[in-house]
Amino acid sequence: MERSEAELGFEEQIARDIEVIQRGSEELISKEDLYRKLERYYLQGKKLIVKEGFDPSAPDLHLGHTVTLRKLRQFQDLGHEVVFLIGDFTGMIGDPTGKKETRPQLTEEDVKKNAETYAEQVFRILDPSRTRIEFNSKWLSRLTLRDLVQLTSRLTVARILAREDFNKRFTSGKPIGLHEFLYPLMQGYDSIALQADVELGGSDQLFNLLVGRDLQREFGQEPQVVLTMPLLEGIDGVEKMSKSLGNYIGVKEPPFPMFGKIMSIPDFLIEKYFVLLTDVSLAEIERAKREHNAGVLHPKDWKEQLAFEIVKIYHGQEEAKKAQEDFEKAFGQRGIPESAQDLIISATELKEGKMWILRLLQKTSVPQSNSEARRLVEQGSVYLDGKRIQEVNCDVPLQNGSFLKIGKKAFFRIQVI
RNA sequence: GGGGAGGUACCUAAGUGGACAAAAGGAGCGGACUGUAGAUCCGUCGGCUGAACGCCUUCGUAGGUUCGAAUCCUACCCUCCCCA
Repeated sequence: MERSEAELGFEEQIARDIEVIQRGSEELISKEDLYRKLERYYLQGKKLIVKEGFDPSAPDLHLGHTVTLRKLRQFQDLGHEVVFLIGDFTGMIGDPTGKKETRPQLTEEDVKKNAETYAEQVFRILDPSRTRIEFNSKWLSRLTLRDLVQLTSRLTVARILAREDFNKRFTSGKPIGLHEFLYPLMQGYDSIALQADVELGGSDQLFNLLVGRDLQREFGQEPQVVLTMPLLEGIDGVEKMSKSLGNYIGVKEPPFPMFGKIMSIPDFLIEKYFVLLTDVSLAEIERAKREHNAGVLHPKDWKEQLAFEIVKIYHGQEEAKKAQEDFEKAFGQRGIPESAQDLIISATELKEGKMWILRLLQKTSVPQSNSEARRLVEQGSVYLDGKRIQEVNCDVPLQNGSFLKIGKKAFFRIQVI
């Protein structure tokens, strides 16, 4: 990212920066504002304050979160300061964005605990030396009712009801709590408190971000630049990636399952994932896409490249390579993956070296109940040492290194001790 | 505050005294086919018991009527709509 200032005119630098910032983005409001701010950075050395708020109710980061986090990182690499804002105060309300129902309110304690787990994860992506972590209770809890009334007068009911998610709930007769209307205002107030130059968010955040712009203007500040990123669909290819929908890929996941999950995304998402989640250049992505469309590059191979690139970011080149080889072994050759999870069975649990198949399945905690375990067996998804076990009433011999496969995705290597 | 409608499983939604663990669709899960993709087909889809059509829990909550309740009664909680 080092650039020789002497060689490039600052106009040219700004143009390049904007190009980086715009990669994969959805809306940039406005480019002119951004230009002006960057100009000030290069001429006067005033770093941009780039803000993104995070809801502390979901402390497990997944690739969906990383879309904007990576963008923040890009700002950092361009020299700017990032404020990672934990919405501990707003978290007690719950962002109504995109919600079909009122969210349960979190307790103060929940929020604090979640926020901590959050913070330790983001530095897989952000540069700690250019990151400031803030909690919005710092200023929001001090607002008086008078301040609140003043803030609420800036926004009309019609305008807030025009928002798609509220509108849907309203017209379909779903409840909307009055407090939920406050959310965009508080988020906007955050921008004032932080004097944000840029606020980032998913495209569903557009409304909230724009309110921030308005409020800043009202309070005599230069309005923030609003940058939205597309929402990332989860592995089902339909819904936004989220933990509660179970269609997510966590950044903390080990290489092999991470690789596997990426391989299971629908083909049409490959390009989007490349753009939003990897460092592969746009030119290269474009080229691969052409090859793919021409039928030269098989979608599976392309997707393997994708999986490799992403796993590399979180686990390094070596691990990524291993995961790929393992994947080939497990699915290409239907063999035993190296990274099968160890399942420890104590010898005392065995009767004459055998164990009831359902007990064994319970041990893996893959099935949620015994009935489910039974179903899995009856439906023929259980293999022990390559042999399908379809009889429920069956004791299976176990020894060190026995290999258990449940369904397509769960692999266990058994250790008897 | 007045009037009306309604709360059924993960979601949508049928069911108004027994045959209801509860129709149908979707999601999920599993199998076949594949590339752990998509499409398609089949199966499954509350739980417990080494499993029988046995038991337990579930139709907003708590009681009641009844041999028997998702269904009837009472109270309460919650939501939506109209009026004020």
